[in-house]
Amino acid sequence: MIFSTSEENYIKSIFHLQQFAELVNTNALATEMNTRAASVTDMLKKLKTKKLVQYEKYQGCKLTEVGKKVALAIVRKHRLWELFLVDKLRFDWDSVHPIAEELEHISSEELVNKLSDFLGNPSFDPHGDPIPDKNGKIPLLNQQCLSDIPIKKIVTISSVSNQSAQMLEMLKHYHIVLGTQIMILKKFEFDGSSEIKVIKKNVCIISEQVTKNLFVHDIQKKK
Amino acid sequence: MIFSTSEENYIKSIFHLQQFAELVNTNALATEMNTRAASVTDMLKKLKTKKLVQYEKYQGCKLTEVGKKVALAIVRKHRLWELFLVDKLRFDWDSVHPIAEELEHISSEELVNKLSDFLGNPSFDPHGDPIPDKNGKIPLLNQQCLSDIPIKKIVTISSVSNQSAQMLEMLKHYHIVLGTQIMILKKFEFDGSSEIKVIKKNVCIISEQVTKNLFVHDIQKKK
DNA sequence: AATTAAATTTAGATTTGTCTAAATTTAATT
DNA sequence: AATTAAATTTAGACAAATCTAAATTTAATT
Ligand SMILES: [Mn+2]
Ligand SMILES: [Mn+2]
Ligand SMILES: [Mn+2]
Ligand SMILES: [Mn+2]
Repeated sequence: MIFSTSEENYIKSIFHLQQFAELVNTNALATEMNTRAASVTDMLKKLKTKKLVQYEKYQGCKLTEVGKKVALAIVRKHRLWELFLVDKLRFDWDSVHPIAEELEHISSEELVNKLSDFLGNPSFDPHGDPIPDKNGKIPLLNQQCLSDIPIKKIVTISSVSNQSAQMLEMLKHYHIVLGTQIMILKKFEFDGSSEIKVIKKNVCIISEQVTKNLFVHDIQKKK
Repeated sequence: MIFSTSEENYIKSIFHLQQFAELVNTNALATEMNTRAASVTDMLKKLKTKKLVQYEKYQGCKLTEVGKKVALAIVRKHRLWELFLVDKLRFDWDSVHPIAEELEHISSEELVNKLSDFLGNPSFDPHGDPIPDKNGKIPLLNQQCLSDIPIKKIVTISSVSNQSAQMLEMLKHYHIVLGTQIMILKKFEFDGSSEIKVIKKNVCIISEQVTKNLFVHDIQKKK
């Protein structure tokens, strides 16, 4: 089965929003897709006839098992291309998303698998997000939110949940990338900000907004 | 300026057909594009308003200077991606065309240039076709058609003008790839076929159809 | 020069994906 | 429970790209 770029983007967005709620409602999808609620309704009807989503009028939608498989295949492509762009073509990690947004719709299955081989069948993308394998299986990673880590413990940055260009730009300024080791020196109760030491680099203060969006794991865990 | 995939494919086809005639007529384009003459007419009107082609009713069309630039940029992308697929992802040279047909429409300029750097700014694609540079300049290559080469002279295969899957499959069977050195042993007047020696490999007989579609240069000329 | 054939264009439809404005349903509030 | 607000869907329109069938223009042939 072949899907249009638009259908694929909807499926991916629904998949993404399902992390936060069992049922995805029309307005949320419209916001995520940067379109209007009416357009979403039209598309949901189509995706329903193609058995990619369950959908009842006014009740929101969720992906079927088939829909989930399709979503995982697109996410796989997206993240493999992102890694290719960063590791091989030397793009910055904060500039690859929009390009991968196009590349993820190239259809050849053989291409994805050969790309994966070429990259050494990696498990994580440049933002620390897991790359589903050929069968849609996502590698587990037991990471914790930086805001839950006690002080004086050295941890490694493993992923960033807010991947806006603004966030990534700020992290770059602090010399924080995936794999960077840091230690929390002090937490300020007043505003929830933390003073951290970037190992071998600077000391700085980051806001609670930032610690809530950074995920870490214990040191010495291979990517 | 941004163009749709369809517009880009038309531009590329017109560029291709202009090699054979000053003016490209509607039916030829329809055949090349695998569509109907009526659709071509519609598109030509649009491309004209965008100043990519010169076009007068019933008179055929040709690319403007801007149109040519656009065409060369697409050809550049197509050939760079083809080389990437063969050299890096280890695709066979006879299977990359349809995939490059999709990849050539990815818009990022930075992507193309970084891809070119990654590949070592190559001048020829896996089929021996020249890759236009950033400015649309095409490297010259003084090659000759194999059918014009005298016997007993060692030459190197440099490009293949008929790139159908069937042709490429047959060449693979004869162990002929770009860079392969061959020598014509004998030409048969009866049907124009030639007996050739593939250096360090086999002796075989190839038809005139094949020799007319193979281009060669003198040995020891770097790719 | 008149006729026929071939090439090309127009007219009118269709599909996909989108939009605005209006109608409907569901949820929240008095 | 009635009213208001918010969310969602429908109706109707539009742009892009395509198609078929009919009309028109150009080229080829008698
Ligand atoms: Mn996308
Ligand atoms: Mn990512
Ligand atoms: Mn193409
Ligand atoms: Mn090629």
